Amino acid sequence: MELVQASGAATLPLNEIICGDCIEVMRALPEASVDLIFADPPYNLQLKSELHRPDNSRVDAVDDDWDRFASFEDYDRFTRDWLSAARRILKPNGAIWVIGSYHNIFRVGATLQSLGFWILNDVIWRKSNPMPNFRGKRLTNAHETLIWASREEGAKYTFNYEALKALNDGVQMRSDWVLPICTGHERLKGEDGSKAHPTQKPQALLHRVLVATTNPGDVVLDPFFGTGTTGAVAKMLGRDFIGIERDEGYVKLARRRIADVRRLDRAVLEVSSSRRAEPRVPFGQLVERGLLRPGEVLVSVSGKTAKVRADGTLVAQDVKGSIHQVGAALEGAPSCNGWTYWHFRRDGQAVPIDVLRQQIRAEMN
Amino acid sequence: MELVQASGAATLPLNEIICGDCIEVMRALPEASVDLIFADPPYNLQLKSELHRPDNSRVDAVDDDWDRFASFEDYDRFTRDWLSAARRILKPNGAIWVIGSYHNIFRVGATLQSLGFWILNDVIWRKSNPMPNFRGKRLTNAHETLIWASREEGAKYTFNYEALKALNDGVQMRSDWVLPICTGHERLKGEDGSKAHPTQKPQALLHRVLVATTNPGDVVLDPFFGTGTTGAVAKMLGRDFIGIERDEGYVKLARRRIADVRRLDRAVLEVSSSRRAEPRVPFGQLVERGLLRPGEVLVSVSGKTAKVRADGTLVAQDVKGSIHQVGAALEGAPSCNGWTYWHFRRDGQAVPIDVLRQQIRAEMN
DNA sequence: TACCGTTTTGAATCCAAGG
DNA sequence: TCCTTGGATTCAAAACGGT
Repeated sequence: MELVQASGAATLPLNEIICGDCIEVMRALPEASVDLIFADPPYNLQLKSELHRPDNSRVDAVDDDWDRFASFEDYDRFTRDWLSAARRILKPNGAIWVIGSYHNIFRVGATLQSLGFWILNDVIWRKSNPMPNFRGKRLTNAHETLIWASREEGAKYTFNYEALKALNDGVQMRSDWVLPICTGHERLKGEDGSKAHPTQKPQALLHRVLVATTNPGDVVLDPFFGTGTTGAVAKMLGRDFIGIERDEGYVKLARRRIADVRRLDRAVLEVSSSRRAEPRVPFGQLVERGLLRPGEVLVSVSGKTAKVRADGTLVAQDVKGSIHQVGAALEGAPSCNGWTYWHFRRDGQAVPIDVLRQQIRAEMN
Repeated sequence: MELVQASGAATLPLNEIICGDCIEVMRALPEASVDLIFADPPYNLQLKSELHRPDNSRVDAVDDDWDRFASFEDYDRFTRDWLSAARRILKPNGAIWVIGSYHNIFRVGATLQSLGFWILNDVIWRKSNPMPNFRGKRLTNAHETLIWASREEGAKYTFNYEALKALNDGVQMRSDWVLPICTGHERLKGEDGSKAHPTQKPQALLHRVLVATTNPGDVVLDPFFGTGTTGAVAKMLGRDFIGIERDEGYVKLARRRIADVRRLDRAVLEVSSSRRAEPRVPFGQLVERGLLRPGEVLVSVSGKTAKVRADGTLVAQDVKGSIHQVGAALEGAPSCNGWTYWHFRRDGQAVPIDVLRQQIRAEMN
């Protein structure tokens, strides 16, 4: 790692993963240099014993060393240290996201406030497919909490209101986000087929965070990088990233993963900035959930084409906007139902995008 | 208020509203006397206008961080004080609920943990009809957070799992609850038609809290009683309540409100309970009563067999012991429910031995 | 291939009574 | 208080395997 230029001023290791303790590494970075920090710190779960499912299979719990703290005081000290270091390297108008569960999020939130961060929202990630409570002793722990905070009160933080509104089908985005947990092909596996990292976050979550609170070209730092979800999504969305991770194995995995990610075109990354008519269904969720990729080409029965953008709008030759607007423009029609008008290609077939909407609706009940 | 009996022991002012400061009032109540506390504390952190240190000396607004920290300290002290007083009057197996928003809930949660309370769940009240964000500068704040905690780790808290499962269409209740905010007839109005209390909670929220974590006859205390939603729902559900409220106007309003509430019949208040609550029937009774004969062969679904012995133990090839022990050993499992594992033969059919237990329980009524 | 039933799994502070 | 033992307890989604 080379952080010091000839001039003596420290410089930024953009789009790199630094292996080391995040507090030390952040202290070596230049102050006021980062636009956004996304942090997924250890939760301090304090698990006491093994847990079995009703079918007697064992639950693979988070029992890693990095999640063990001797006491709340220890955890508070750790939290104060890394948050202080994070605050120093944030630009004045920068912001931070921290995700956690009830085990740690209250301590994180209180420390954020005490250090002078200004909480903008707490956001609930409602899991559509959480792990149930096997013993029937509590409520299903079906959510995690994210805190979004600016560096200080009164700062001019970035918030792409219209883009999030577009992602949410034309109505303003709420503080509760329904997203599935990270499974399937997206979940990185070790050589033995087991999960590579115990707490990998879904890309859809980072997608929404980065579209909401950064612009293309911004620098996003993740001090608990893990297998690099933040970096992968940042690269895809045309943001620069800095990853810090203590475990060398995770670093290697993340480097390979991010190398395979393709940066999206600039035109695709542009997000809505003007008020538009309100579509009826959140097409943007198809993009967030990866059912459609930003940059993917949709076709109509009449042969017109358009590209999907990161915020769930479309761009064709001369038009951009919602699926309905672009369809109407291309047909010279007063209106158009984009859900039946647009198709995507799968296995040589043109399939209406409405199929994907139905799929999401089925998942959400 | 009369809290002291002739004997000198303090007694409980059941189904009364006490007008006064909740910390003082709780300190005057007998310790370990309350089953549940529901609290909706104020979160007026007064960050912008608060220009006074804890000792009331004025702060020149030079060091913003220090000023902010000072006022958080004030709020933390207040939180510690009322939570400590609350903890003292809780029964050992009692529990507490606190509701709040991102302004205060992190400080409340951290203090709860530091005082020794043991968090069981954080619950998200997802508002189906939240107030929109008018300025478009943040996400719609569409939820509030509740924390459910037992008095200490390892305590035997009350949780009516089956009742909540029934409330949720037969699948276990999750940590996110979708409920509308309090409006319409339920919302208390002043004489001029304006809302009587700024933060009146919906009865549905209290209904779910009380059904989940209390039983009929339990004592529920609310230290920030307001217009008495907790008392109204408690009375309706056949729980006793104690309300503490500083504002005399709210106290009067709450008294009138609760007087109009009708207590539900006992039969209606019964909720579904789990099998765990049913009387224990030793397997040996099946043999004693002749429902199974010594020497009879039991079979499992997986095809294992074992013989019943006269003392109510089983013997298989290499193992002998209880129905559970032998089942676990044969399956190589850490545990096994012998009641559902083992079957006996009747008319060519394999019938679970649990059927015989249910038969005995029915006779016992 | 397509379909259908089975198996696996996910940041979890996950038992209670009796001796 | 510790130790033993009885016996109660799961939802959604994706992967997997067989026809």
